[in-house]
Amino acid sequence: MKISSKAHYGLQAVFLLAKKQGVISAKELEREIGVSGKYLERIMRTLGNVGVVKANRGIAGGYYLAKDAKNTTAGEVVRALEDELEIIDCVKGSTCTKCGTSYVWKKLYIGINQILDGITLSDMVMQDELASSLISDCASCGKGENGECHGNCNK
Amino acid sequence: MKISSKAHYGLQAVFLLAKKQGVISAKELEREIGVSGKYLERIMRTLGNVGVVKANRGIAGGYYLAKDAKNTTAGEVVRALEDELEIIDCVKGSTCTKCGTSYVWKKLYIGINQILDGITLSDMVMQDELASSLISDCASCGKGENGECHGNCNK
DNA sequence: ATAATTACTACTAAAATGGTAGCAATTTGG
DNA sequence: CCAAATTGCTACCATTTTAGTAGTAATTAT
Repeated sequence: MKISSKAHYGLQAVFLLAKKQGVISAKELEREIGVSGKYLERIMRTLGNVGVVKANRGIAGGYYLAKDAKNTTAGEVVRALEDELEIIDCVKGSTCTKCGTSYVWKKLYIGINQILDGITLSDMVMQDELASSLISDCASCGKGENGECHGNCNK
Repeated sequence: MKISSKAHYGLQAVFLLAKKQGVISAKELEREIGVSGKYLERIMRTLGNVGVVKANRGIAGGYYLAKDAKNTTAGEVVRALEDELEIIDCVKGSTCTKCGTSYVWKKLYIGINQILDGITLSDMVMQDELASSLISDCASCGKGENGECHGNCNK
């Protein structure tokens, strides 16, 4: 029950695309995200196949959002990159009801998708701006407000 | 983003305990669930360590619910067996807010726990009885009502 | 005593994850 | 036209995780 690095990096990448509202190359993504551009390329290609991003080749090429950030959800991104968001075989196709647990997995599966489909890239950008605005000077880590760190400090 | 077999088997086991309202040995669980009793032993031990089940040793020994089925949730079981229900490091301890995606993971993490904590073993038993009562004679698979299969038939 | 059961630890095969490497195709700019 | 920069695609590989097995010790009912 872990999020894969592919989904994590992929969501980070489309977040950056939504924030910049422009084209970003794999090389730039590598700098921003801190992971191999080759790996990001493959991730972006997967996102291209499901219609989340588009790409331009050649010099000055790169990736950009295929749709408006308001119309792209975290669900689309995560489902494309997380090989099994159908958390368990029971909920694939017609639900298996043999063992008494399918009720739980079905509810969980539906809930997860609802949550992810309820968050757009615009929401993410807004939340990020909100979080940044709250962070100023934490006593122990240099961030936060009124001496209280709002998340980045692990002390 | 898959449910582990440990969580699946464990939830199935406590479901059986809740249904029977009594003691079940690993050997019996092996027959019911169809997986090695030795493996189930270890799963049940983990559930014992978190206070979900108790065990009696010796002849006629076995496992039983430590609390009433109404007071035991799927969340307790799954959290104990799913090594990382904290789906991603970002949401561990103080949330990391560096990359813009933490908003999504945090919401997802909270949502997953809410769903699982909202389902008790009693709920599962009730749902199972409900599902069974609907199943009668499906034309293609021998189950279901009015010739319509309610889940078990894959045709 | 003995048989049946759980408790605990160590080990292992198979699958999934997280990448890397290399070449082909495309595009821009000179 | 040519060179440089970029994505598209495929094959491969090391590490980690998962799913389970095996064996021994401790406990308990009869």
